[in-house]
Amino acid sequence: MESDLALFKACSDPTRLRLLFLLAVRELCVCELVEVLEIPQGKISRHLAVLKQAQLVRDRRDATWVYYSLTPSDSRLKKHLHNYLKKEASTVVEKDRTRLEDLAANGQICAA
Amino acid sequence: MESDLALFKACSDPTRLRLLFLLAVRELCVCELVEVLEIPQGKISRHLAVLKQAQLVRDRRDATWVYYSLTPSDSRLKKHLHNYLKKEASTVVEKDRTRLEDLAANGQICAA
DNA sequence: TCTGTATATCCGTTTTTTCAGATATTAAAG
DNA sequence: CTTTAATATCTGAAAAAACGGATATACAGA
Repeated sequence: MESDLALFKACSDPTRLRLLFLLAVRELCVCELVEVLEIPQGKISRHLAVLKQAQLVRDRRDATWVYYSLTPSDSRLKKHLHNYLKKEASTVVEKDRTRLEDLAANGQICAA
Repeated sequence: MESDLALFKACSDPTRLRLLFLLAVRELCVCELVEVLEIPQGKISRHLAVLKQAQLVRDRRDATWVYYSLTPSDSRLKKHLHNYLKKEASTVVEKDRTRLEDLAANGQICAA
C-alpha cells in the first residue's frame, strides 16, 4: 500500500513516464536517455533517482556508464504497470522509441 | 497518454486511493465516505472532485445526497487499475471496508 | 597526475499540491 | 419563507515537487 502509493507518485510525471516506457524496451544508459528525450542530463538523473527510490528501476555501473532497467515485478500492481508499459502505445511513446532505435542504429549515442 | 498521466496523478494521494478502494466495493454517497474515513467533509469533496476531473469516478445526485461510483474502464490502464482495486488487499483497505460494512449494517451513516 | 566524459547532487527559486476553516449552494421539510 | 442536512467551493497559508544552472564525483585514458 505504501509502496503502491510510491509507484503511483513515481508514474505521475510526464518525464518519468517517458523514461519508463523507454526502459520497458530494454536496459539503457543515462546518456542514451538524455539523447533520446533531449532533456538536460541533470533533470534525467534526478528523475531516475525518484524512480529508483520508488523501486521501479535499478542501476548498474559499467565503467563510466550507468545503466538503468526496470526492476522485476514483485507485486500485483507492478505487474499491471509492466503489462501497461509493454503493451500500451501512444504517439509520444512511439516517437521516443523510434528516435531511440534511429540513434542507436547510427551509433550517435555517447560512446557506448 | 495525457489521460493516463491524469490517472496516475489522481491515484498518487493516500486519501484518494482509499476513496477508490471503497468505491471499488460499491457506489457510495459522500456522507458515507466521510463517516468511514473520518476525514473532514471539505477534504473528501475536494478529493472526489480531483477523481472526477481525472474521469475515474462519476457522481449522481439523489435528493440531498450525491453518490459516487467508479467510471467504466474505457482504457487499458483503467482496466488494470480496476483489477488492482478489486483484487488487491492491504491492512488499510481491509480496515476501511470493514468499517464501511459495520457502519452500514447499523444504519449509522447519514440518513440514507 | 591531469584531462575529458559520464553521472549525481546541491542551491535557490518557482510551481504545484494539499490543507484547514469558512462560506456558498442545493434540496427537502416544516 | 425559514431551517436544516448534505455537499461544493473559496481563501490564504504551508508543504511538497520540479526546475535551471552550477558544482561535485567517478572513472578511463594519456
